[in-house]
Amino acid sequence: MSTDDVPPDEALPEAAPAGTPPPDLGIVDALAQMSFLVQGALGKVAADHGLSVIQLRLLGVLRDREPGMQELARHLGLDKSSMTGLVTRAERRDLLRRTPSPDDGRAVRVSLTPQGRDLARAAEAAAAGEIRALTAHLTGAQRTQLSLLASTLVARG
Amino acid sequence: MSTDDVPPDEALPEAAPAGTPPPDLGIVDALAQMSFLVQGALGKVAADHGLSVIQLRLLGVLRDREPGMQELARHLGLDKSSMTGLVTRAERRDLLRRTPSPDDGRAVRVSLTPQGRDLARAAEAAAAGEIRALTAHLTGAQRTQLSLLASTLVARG
DNA sequence: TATTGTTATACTCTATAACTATA
DNA sequence: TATAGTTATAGAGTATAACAATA
Repeated sequence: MSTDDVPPDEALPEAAPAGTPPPDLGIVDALAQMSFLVQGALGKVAADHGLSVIQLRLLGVLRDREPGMQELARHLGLDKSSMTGLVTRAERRDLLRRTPSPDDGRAVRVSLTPQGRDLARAAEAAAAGEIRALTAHLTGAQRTQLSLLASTLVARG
Repeated sequence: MSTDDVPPDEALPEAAPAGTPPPDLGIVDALAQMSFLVQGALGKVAADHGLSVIQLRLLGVLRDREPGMQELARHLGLDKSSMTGLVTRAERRDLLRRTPSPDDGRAVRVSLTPQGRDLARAAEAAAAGEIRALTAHLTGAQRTQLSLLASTLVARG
């Protein structure tokens, strides 16, 4: 497979006559390249909003939860010690806050500030726009199919 | 859309009775979550081989090219100054080498060492296996469809 | 002057190990 | 003892700005 390519400025293939199918990359390269494309879009959106992809995901997790550090780390696939810095940097920017847990003297609860919520909302809307733009050249039927297949794959279907 | 989730240890949905379709996440979340899934698989494979995802991509690019630093940076979407460190660290591990360009006294050509080539081959084979495993629960027809749709999307089709 | 590449610098992100405080 | 979280430390990855050497 190719872990390369999907460069930001790939030489575009010649505009194909309508109806000419693209080469099938095979499931491996197709998914790998698509993932780089999507991640690139997310990275661009995050940067436009002064965030990294991981910070964007962090805000996303917090939109409907007030988890502790450990739970947050589990959600993002990080070590708890990595969470400390991530949360501290976001807290320094008033995007979220730590509150002592009422139940457990050791624990904290992490929650969005209004600013963090606004930023999360804006960035996620922009991200949705970018991702939709990636599918702009698909027909409606293709988009529907892709959505369903990707959903199935994500659901471990 | 949700930039969260696809956690490494997501609570699995109940095993659906065969034939029950998964919920359609919509094109945005489906593609976002799929991209995290694929990137997670690539990250795991890279780590298993002592590499990061970007190093894996770097070796991938070099499998059929001997580019200069600038061209490499363009392919990976990085600044040329970022390439210096990336290439230096890989060179220190004997995965690649810099050779002075015969044509241009300012330029270098970056090429894989035999070890780098072996590692690239092994890691990419493993990555292909992991990605295929992600699609293990799709039917053959679904996999074929997904491959074609993703190829179309990647081709800006 | 423009281009190729490196260096200096600063920051984010990440993990491991050791620590504190609470349960 | 076990758990929640932080700190100390080290390293990778990234960008910007300034630089050297060559074209």
